Amino acid sequence: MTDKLTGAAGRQYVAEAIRHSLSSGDLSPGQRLVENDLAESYGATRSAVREALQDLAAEEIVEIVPRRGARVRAVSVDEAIQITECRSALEQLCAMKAATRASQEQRTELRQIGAEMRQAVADGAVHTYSILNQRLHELVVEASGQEVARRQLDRLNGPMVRFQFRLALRPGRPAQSLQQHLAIIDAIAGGDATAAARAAAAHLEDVIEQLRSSAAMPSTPVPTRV
Amino acid sequence: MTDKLTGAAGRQYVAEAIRHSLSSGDLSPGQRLVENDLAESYGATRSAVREALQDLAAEEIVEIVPRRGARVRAVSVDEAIQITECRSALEQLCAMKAATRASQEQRTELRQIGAEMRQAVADGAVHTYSILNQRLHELVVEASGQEVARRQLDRLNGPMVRFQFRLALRPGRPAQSLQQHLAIIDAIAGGDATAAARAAAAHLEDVIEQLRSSAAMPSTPVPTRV
DNA sequence: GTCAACCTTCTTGTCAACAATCTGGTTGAT
DNA sequence: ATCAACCAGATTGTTGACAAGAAGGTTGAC
Repeated sequence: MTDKLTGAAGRQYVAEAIRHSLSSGDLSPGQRLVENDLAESYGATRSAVREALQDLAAEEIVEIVPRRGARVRAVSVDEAIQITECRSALEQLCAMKAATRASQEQRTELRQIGAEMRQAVADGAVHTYSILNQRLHELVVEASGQEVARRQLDRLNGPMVRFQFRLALRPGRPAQSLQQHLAIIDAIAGGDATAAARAAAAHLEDVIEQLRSSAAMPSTPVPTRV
Repeated sequence: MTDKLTGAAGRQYVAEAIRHSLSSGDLSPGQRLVENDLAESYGATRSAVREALQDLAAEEIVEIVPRRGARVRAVSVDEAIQITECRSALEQLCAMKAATRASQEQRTELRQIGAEMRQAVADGAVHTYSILNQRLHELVVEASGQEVARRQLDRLNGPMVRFQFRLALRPGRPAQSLQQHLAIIDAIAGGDATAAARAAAAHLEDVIEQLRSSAAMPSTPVPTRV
């Protein structure tokens, strides 16, 4: 058990560990990621760490500059907005396709999620709502059959963890987005493609609005060093 | 000069060389890429080749399966269509933004490209047209200021080289797409965002149509081995 | 003739030592 | 006090040898 994690296993493990440290706030943007340190603290070899960092760089979570090592990539509010704009474009596509292509089971599950979301908001269960939110977006993409879009969206979400974190905690946010989510669900489950696209667009337009207003009041003081 | 290409330099060089071999048809989908062979034929070290393959895998041009090596990824017509659908979503976004954000110089260059495209079609200059086409799409994205979308589009285009090749050579194709390109140019240069989005959507809808009909008659017999 | 177990060969994965480079601080001159 | 050159420590990059695993062919039993 004290064995060093080697290659393939270590690579995945280290990447996952770093992703987790990042989303839980243990790592801040701009922070250096020294290969030796990571290797030691995760009990992996340096090769494994190196490859994990390459993977994370491909996901744009980490930035590698030659001969100077890797650091956590800082995402500006402006970039977060651009990312959300792209998400909007792709999710509109998926919502549209899902409205025409979703199976009966998928439509049922959508409505089910809608009901549970309503309940979660009523109960003030923020975390539950967040999980349902994630499942909803996932299910829409799945029902659309757009494998390519799914990959693109995954890549877009990588660098956003930090922001999602900040937005979800705003008081009153779940109640606000609930209506939008229910609109998306209704449109897709009802098979109305254009309404689905419109609903998805409206939802993400609102997220962008939230991001804009968060530019003024950075709830988390971000210790970015150059 | 007979030195082996090492790391950073070799990595880029080898990746570029493979990309080129692929677009020129020297490599067919499904073909195995053996690290040693590549290293020898490009005069690079195996490490450099390995890293280059990782990069290409991130671009989804190549597929790496653990312990079995890398092979050229085969893109099905269905996937090509999905890719184009995503491109459509993102390019609509860019066209829209470009219509409102483009500088005066960019609008002028757009019109210039339009004029040259018209000329190229009149002259039957297929290759010139193809270059202009590329420059047009590039300029639209540039004018949109959507750096994130640009990266996404680059990634989408990676695996498409093979198909672009097949479609561009169809007789009458340039004349057909000319009108669509001119419509995009007019809308953006004229600052009409919704018209720009519509024009981009129409263009890519047509590309999808072309892909669909190419499913029936594969002009290039693709020697895919499992 | 067919099939399964084996064995050889080819290929990828791993590692640890070594080399090259960068960073930050120290020294000495002006 | 300021600045440049320099030096030491830290960190990344590279290499070649070795280990582990897969693919395909061969042998032998039935």
